[in-house]
Amino acid sequence: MDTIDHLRAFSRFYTGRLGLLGKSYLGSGLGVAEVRILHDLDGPQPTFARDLAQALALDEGYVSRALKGFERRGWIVRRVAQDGRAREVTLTDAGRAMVADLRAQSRAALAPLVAPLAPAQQGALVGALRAVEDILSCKSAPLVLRDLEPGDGGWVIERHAALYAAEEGYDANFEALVAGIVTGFLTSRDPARARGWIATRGTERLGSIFVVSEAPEVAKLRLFLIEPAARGTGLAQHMLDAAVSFACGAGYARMRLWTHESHRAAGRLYARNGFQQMESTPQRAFGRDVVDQVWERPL
Amino acid sequence: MDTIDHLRAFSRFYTGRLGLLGKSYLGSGLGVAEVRILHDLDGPQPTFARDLAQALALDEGYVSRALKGFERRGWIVRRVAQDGRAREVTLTDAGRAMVADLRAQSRAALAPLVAPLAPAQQGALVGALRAVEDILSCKSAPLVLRDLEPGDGGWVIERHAALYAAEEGYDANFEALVAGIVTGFLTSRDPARARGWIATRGTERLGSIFVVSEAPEVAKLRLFLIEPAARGTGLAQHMLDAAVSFACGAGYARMRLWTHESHRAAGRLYARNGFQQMESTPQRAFGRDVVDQVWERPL
DNA sequence: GGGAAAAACTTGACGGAATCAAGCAAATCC
DNA sequence: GGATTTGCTTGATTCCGTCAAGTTTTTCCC
Repeated sequence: MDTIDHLRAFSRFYTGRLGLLGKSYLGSGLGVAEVRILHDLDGPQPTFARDLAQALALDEGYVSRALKGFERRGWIVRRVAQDGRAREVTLTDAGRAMVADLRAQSRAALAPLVAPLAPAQQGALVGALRAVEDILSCKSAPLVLRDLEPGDGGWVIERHAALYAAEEGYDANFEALVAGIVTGFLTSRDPARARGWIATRGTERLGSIFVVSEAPEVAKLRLFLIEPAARGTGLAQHMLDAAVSFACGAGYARMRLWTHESHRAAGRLYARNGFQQMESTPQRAFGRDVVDQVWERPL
Repeated sequence: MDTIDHLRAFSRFYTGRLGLLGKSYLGSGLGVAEVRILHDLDGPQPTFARDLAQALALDEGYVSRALKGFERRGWIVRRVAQDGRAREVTLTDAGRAMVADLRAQSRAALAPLVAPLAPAQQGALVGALRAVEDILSCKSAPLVLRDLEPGDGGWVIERHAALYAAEEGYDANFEALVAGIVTGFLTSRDPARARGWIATRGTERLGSIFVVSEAPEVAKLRLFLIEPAARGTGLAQHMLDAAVSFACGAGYARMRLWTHESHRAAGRLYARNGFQQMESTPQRAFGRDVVDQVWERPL
């Protein structure tokens, strides 16, 4: 079941669950389309019929008729605009009252659906709804590389442990190792010589990269991780650039890093960036046979 | 803007964005309702007209007419069931082909919406859609208290740091402290004397609690955290029970814990569970003035 | 500047989606 | 064994939504 199927399934669920709410307007003698028009009219500045038809994807003739009905009932006034062809449509007080009434009806219809939900679930619901909207409207936040904030260290540990367990079959000892590294970084670091970054998009964390001091002249790249979902997007290069640039500025002469053979894509990235493989040691660690690699480049 | 308003806004967005897809069926000469019926018919066992009308909230007369049309076009066969009033409706091969065709059309209509999304965003979309469905159908997974898995340690650090920063204004040093505690636990623990639990609902982590050894006879309760969303639900008592029960079984004589004054709800919980406050020390820590408390109870 | 084209809206005509009410046959209830 | 209920069908009706044509004003373009 791919993304499209999920969308289709969701649409079915949603229309089945909320579709019948459209009928709640029957009490007011209005159709769904008319209610949508009224709702769209409820703004500060006047509107034109054309805008309504376009925004709601309705037939112009239908909108015209609906507006005539609204005018007859005293909900709107229409007066010729500068453009003699068009007419400005404005809600009257009675019209606004009507919209408020419809809103109340709609809220009342939705209430029994939301009422049984605990506050936590309501919050989760709002978050999920907004996520769907944001994604479908391609309103993805910009990619940002930022300094560490409270919680980031824990996140770095969590994702290393979870991803290496899933992808490489590492056992629980790996989390202890990473936790030790992060603890050391958080506890005692010289801001001029060591630094960590988190790549984020909106509220979502996509990856991490750290530079620490291994020796006076040697910077060490650590905890370089990218979420599977964000791989293959050039993010890795961007993060590596930031790390290398910082290390240069901090006065290091060389940068060294540890990785292992199974990270092919990472190896290519390092090679592309002037790193050379120095050592390669088969080893038994975290319940798996791995081949450690040490890479190094001048700065 | 409360939950209901968000739902209303989402509905408007969703119908505006995906509503027009309903018209894609025009190519087949079928209406939205008819397509829904056909889709519902596409199952292994035969259906009754009544079930369709009920499941899709359609008028029985309308369903009857639609089925007659399907029969005329050779998409379904109807034959009397045991109950002589009802008729079993079954899709013919031609009918199944039609459904498959409609599915393909619907997928094609959705494709341009999904195509521009990166895999990561598609994954996020599916997750968000499922979350909305699960919440609205009140299909909350059962609450589970489980042992630590890879990544849990990092999560405990992350949530402690993030929540204490948000709620108490603690600075970054607190994360280092928690990270040290977790690292210690992960690195060297005696499974018979120390244990950690994560409370989960589905894939979501709701809280953590740990028991470690402070002295041969003294168990120490640590890293007791509950997500704000899950507070006030009795989860805390459940977790504390598990911890106390484990400590009893592990042969400890007393249980001790450290907390601070501002956690009023926690204090009440401890008092209810036989803990007595032993010490209370005003202190400056993590950039804030706090009042440390030590509580203890016999086991 | 004047005719052609386009834009903003209105109106007429129409198909058909959806609903209400009544009707029919079989099953179930007392 | 009659009354009621159930599952379905049919007829009548409403009105949503669409297509096409018409009116008036504006804009375009030579």
